Amino acid sequence: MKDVAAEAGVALKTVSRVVNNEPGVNTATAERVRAAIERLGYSRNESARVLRQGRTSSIGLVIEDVADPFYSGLTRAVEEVAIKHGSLVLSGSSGEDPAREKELVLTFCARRVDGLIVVPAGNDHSYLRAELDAGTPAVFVDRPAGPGPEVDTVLCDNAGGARLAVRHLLAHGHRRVAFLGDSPTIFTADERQRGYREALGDLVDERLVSMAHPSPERVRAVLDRWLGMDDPPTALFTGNGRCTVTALRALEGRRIALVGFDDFELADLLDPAVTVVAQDPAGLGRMAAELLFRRIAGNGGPVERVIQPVRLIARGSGEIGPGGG
Amino acid sequence: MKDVAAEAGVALKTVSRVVNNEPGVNTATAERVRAAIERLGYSRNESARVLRQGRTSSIGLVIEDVADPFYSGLTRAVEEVAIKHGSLVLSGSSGEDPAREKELVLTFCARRVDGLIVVPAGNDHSYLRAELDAGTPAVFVDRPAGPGPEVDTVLCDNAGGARLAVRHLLAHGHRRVAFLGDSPTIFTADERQRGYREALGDLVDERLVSMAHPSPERVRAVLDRWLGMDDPPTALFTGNGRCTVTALRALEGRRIALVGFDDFELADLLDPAVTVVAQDPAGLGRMAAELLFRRIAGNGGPVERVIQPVRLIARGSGEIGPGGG
DNA sequence: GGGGCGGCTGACAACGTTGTCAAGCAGGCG
DNA sequence: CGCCTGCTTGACAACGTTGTCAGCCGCCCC
Repeated sequence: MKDVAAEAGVALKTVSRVVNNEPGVNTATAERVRAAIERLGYSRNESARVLRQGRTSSIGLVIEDVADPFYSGLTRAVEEVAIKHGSLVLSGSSGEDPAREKELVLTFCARRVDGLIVVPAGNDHSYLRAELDAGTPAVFVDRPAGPGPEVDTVLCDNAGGARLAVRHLLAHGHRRVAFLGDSPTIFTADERQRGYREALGDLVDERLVSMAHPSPERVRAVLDRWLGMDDPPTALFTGNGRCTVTALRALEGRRIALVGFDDFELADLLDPAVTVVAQDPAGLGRMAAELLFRRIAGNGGPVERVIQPVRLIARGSGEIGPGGG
Repeated sequence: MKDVAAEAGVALKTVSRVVNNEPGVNTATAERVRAAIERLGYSRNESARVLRQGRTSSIGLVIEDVADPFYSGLTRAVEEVAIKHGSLVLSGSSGEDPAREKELVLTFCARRVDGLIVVPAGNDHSYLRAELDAGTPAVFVDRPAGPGPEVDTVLCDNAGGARLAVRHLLAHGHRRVAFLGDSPTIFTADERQRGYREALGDLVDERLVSMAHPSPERVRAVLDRWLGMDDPPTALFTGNGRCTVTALRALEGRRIALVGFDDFELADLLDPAVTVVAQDPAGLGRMAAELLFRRIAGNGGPVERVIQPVRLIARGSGEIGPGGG
């Protein structure tokens, strides 16, 4: 900028004014400055600007894994909203590791992001206290924060969706519905289990509830056990996209009613097409980002907790009867 | 940092030394400083550090769309490598819009990223010249840069993969193989078309080549036209994941041999399971990131162009004969 | 005792920008 | 003519950090 000023024969400050489109610069002068900028290929150093102004125009996004379509859809939506607000997105995948989550958040904070959107991996967010007090707003999405800090949260109706799924199966005549969920330490998995139990009531059979990380081996073993029982389940409710897909592979065509939580691409092309409870990852991301930018803009209202609705999409697999027909 | 210095009763510079683990600080002093840091909840302002040192420890990643599994896989791999090098990733989706690509790149440059990884949307990258000259290295991935700047590039073997696919179909007795590709302005689409033509030679029938953005309507129309011909194609080669999936939907179960470029989740569960030419998005991302960090570290060797191999995965749809059997 | 050396500490400038304040200048008006 | 006003411009400090250099102190060796 110094060089530009020299080139154009004006003061530093005048260049600054031109670069920032501040009013009160003579048109001819501004033109001369712009020409100099062009000639020298100058571009403003954002770090210095940030240092001076304290605003980075960037937000941090911590998710579980960008490569998971659920989170990549969410990420894209956050990006869109950020662009609209002139912000950039710094993102990182925690891989379900609380230590890595914390590390990412603190790294983002050291870079003075204007705000944070976090899909928490861990359950202890006391480390956020200092940052929140320092005025960096945060929004939690998909899962709530651990006890302690009060922050805005955007969730989907996990328990309600699970009830929807199970009631759908009950309505089709099933009485023995198994639940294959992810590890119960994950909030969403636990909530869906809760909804499952609520809807099923007395019909719950503990032998038909399995919750752990859905590795292909484990899922295969569980399904084999269930289907080999004297009174096998006639329907299956899978607790997330990964569980659903892994179960479909492990079933190897064995015909059983199935409803999965989370929609996924090609669910409609499988045979039978897969009935799902669909949530809207982009909607979650959009909502979280909009909440965050409202906070950044200075909205000091009470902490918000948004629950997004889910909907059941009947495609075939959930409409199979207990007899397999 | 000033406050910490006051709290600990030392000079600013000493705090800086402690924060950076520089040698030559008395253990007792360092401990006092660390205690003060803890008490005040201090965290270093990275912007100031960047301003002083010129290194941001962050790289910029411009892709087409994070929500596309191909690019999200690539993104995740870039992230992993960046972490290993202590860097953060700033990312943005261009949405196949050259103007947006340029905007993202220039925004990243203004933030003084240490380097860039770009999946180009446009064909004119003259705007990069200034940044490259200024010493910001760039690596292009998936598609090469437009004429002008010489930059490292990581591609997959598009034409070779297409030849592989077509030869596979020829080997199964097909003589009329149609090509459904994305817009020929997209480098990868054009290369795959080239491979298709090379492998098919005299058997190419221009009526069986269709290239444009694969909207469901268009794909449906094209397929209806082809399958209604007097001498319809007996096999279909689709030019990318989006084309394959859209074609599968539009086929609505009509049985025809099919090989698709790009692997996709659940390809193995469809009926018939889909034969594909698979590339490795994570491998592309990893390679590009490693190349970039070598440049950032000062590698001044000649411009590199890496071509990654692809492989054919036979699953069923590509092994259907001309008669449909 | 004096000189030199090594370990530790601090003062100060600099990075590139922007906010504050004041100055220069022309024109209108009393 | 002198004053006021509004437009344009510039000088300077400040943001928080780090590199440079100098200073202080205690110790060893001649």
